[in-house]
Amino acid sequence: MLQPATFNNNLLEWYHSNKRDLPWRRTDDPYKIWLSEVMLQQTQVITVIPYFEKFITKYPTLSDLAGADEQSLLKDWEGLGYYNRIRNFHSAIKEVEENYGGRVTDDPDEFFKLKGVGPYIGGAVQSIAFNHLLAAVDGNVLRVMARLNADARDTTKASVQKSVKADIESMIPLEAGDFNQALMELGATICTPRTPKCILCPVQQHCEAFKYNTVHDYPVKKKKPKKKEEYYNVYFLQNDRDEIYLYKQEGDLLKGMYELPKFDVDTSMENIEDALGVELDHKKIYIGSEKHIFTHKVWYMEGYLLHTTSSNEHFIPIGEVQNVPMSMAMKKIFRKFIAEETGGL
DNA sequence: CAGACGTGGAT
DNA sequence: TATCCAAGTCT
Repeated sequence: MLQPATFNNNLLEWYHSNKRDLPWRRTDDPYKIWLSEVMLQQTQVITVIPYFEKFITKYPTLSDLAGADEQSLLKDWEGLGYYNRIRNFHSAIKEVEENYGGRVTDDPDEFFKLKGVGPYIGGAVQSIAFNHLLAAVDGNVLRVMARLNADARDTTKASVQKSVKADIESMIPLEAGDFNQALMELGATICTPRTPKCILCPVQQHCEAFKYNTVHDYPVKKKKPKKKEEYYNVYFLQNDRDEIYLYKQEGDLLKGMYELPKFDVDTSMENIEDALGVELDHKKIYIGSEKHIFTHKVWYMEGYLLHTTSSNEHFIPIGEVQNVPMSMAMKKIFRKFIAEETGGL
């Protein structure tokens, strides 16, 4: 087992002498710290920085974000992915504004009840902003701890993550926020997945895996299932007023984002007309194809241009498309349409 | 618990 | 090309 006192001192000393100047480390505002943690879920620091800067400029206080409308927030979040994060955060922030007087609670039990607050966010925010002695267990920490303890349990299991969280909380020092960040930073910069820099590791002497030269055996993770492939025809329905058909996605995937109408490749024109409530010239012009890879599925899209004389509430002027939130998947295929419009004359 | 949920980068 | 990974949470 680890010798907590020495380990903690070595880790914290390393952290303070190598501390990176990240934007969210310049504030003690719990709202901003919380926002940064939401953005950092499954997302690298380098990706988050510009989004974080944009958000704290546009929504400098909790009340500003509470008062924003969801569509604007989604537009600002566009490209960051996992869009439910901002919808859940907005919901939680509105709850704080209405039921907690706009102050982020420093009561962990209350905080954990808020939407989008799980074991990681709860521990991170409550330790960094309020110095509660709670762990913040992310992918970095799971990897670091698995190697330190030569722990061969499957780290993808929630039960194992819970156990690791408890282990850390049994040895966490009073500087809990710094300690959590130090553990994550160690994983992100030294104890990396592929070629860890053990030679530079401040806690090498405490590492069981290093001792037995088995660092590469950890962490143990269950393999991910293969992505499912989906094939769609994506349609640009353009009418005589230079409007195109666009609708707000209501399913779980990309909820709230706008989408061009897409159908399984074998869907008939008649069925498409019925589904969209439009009449179409049945002559379609091929625009191009795109592939988009999600975490769990792959879209293969074929884009077609179709003319229509119809118009309904789903048609918006082409020039206004840039104002609505759209997924990267749709933007990719949309660019081909724009290229056809401007370059094909 | 297993699967859903974005996007971009590294190997 | 295929796979993994990144400051995870929800259902």
